[in-house]
Amino acid sequence: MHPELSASIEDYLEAILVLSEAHGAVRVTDIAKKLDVAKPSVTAAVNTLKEMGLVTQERYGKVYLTPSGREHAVRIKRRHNALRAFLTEVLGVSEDVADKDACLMEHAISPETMEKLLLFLEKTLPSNK
Amino acid sequence: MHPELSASIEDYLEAILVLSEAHGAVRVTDIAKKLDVAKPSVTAAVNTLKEMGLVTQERYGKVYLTPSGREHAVRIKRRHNALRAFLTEVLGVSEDVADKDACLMEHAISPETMEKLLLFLEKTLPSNK
DNA sequence: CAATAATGTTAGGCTAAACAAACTTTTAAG
DNA sequence: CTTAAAAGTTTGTTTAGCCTAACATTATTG
Repeated sequence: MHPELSASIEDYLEAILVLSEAHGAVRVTDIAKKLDVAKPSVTAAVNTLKEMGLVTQERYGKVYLTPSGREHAVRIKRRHNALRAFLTEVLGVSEDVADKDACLMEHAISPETMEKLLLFLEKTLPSNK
Repeated sequence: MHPELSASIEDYLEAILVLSEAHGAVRVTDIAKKLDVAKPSVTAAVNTLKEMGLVTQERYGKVYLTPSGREHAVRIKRRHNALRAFLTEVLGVSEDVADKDACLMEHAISPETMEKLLLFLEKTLPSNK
C-alpha cells in the first residue's frame, strides 16, 4: 500500500515543508538551492512526489504539500528535530555537525526508537515542552 | 585521496570482519547470506574492495581483510556497537530493532558525534569498560 | 577418479538518483 | 508590447547497487 519513502524523497519532502513555512509557496529553484542539487533533480523528485499524492504543482508553477504530504513531512521533521536536539543538547555536538548528522540519521530511525528517543528527551530536557 | 566508503561498501566490510572473527576465512556465500543479497552482488562489492586495497581474494577463493581494510572495518564496527549500546541500554530499544537501526545509522555519524557519543556512554554506563 | 553438488563469476538488465545541455514557459524591464 | 532574464522541463548520460540466468571452477563423495 505505502511504497515506503526513500531517504532522498524524504529529504525533498522535508525541504518543501521547511520552505513552505518560510515562504508560503515553494519554488523548484529554492528546493534545489536548499538541497544543493540541480534543478532537473528537483523536477524529477517533485514528479515522484506528485505520483505519490504528496504534493501538487501547476505546470511550470509552485509546489504545494497535500494534506497527506504535510503529515509525512511533519513526521520526518519531528525525527530530524529530535535527533538534532539529542545531538546538541545531550551530547554537546556542534550545531552544524548535529544538523548534518541528524539529516542523515533521520531516515534510519524506526518508530520504536523514535518513541524511546522522545521519552528520553522529555525526561532529560524537561525545558523543551 | 580517500574516495570515502559508501554505506553499502561499509556494510560489506563490516560483515567480512564479523565473519572472519567467527570463521577465520570468509566465503562469498556467507557474506551474501549475512547481508541478504545475491552472490553476484558480493562479487561486485568484493571487487570494489579489492581495488581499494581493503581485501584480498584468490580467484574463486576466500576473502581476507588487508591491514588497512581491518582498520576501516574495526572503526565501522565500533560505531555500530556504540550506537547499539546507546539504543538498547540508554533508550531501552529492543535488541533486534536496535541492531537494525544501528546498522542504518552507523554510516551517517560524523567523527565529532561519534566521539561525543562514546564519552556519553562512558559517563552513563561505566560498567562497560 | 568420475559425477555431482556447492561455490564463485560473468553477462545482461533494471532502478534510483544525480548531472549538463538544450529547450519551453513565465516574469520582469524597458 | 517586446524582449531579455529567470524559472522550469526534457533529453540523454552516468554511476551505484541490486537482480537472474548462465557459465566456470572447486569440492565432495560414491
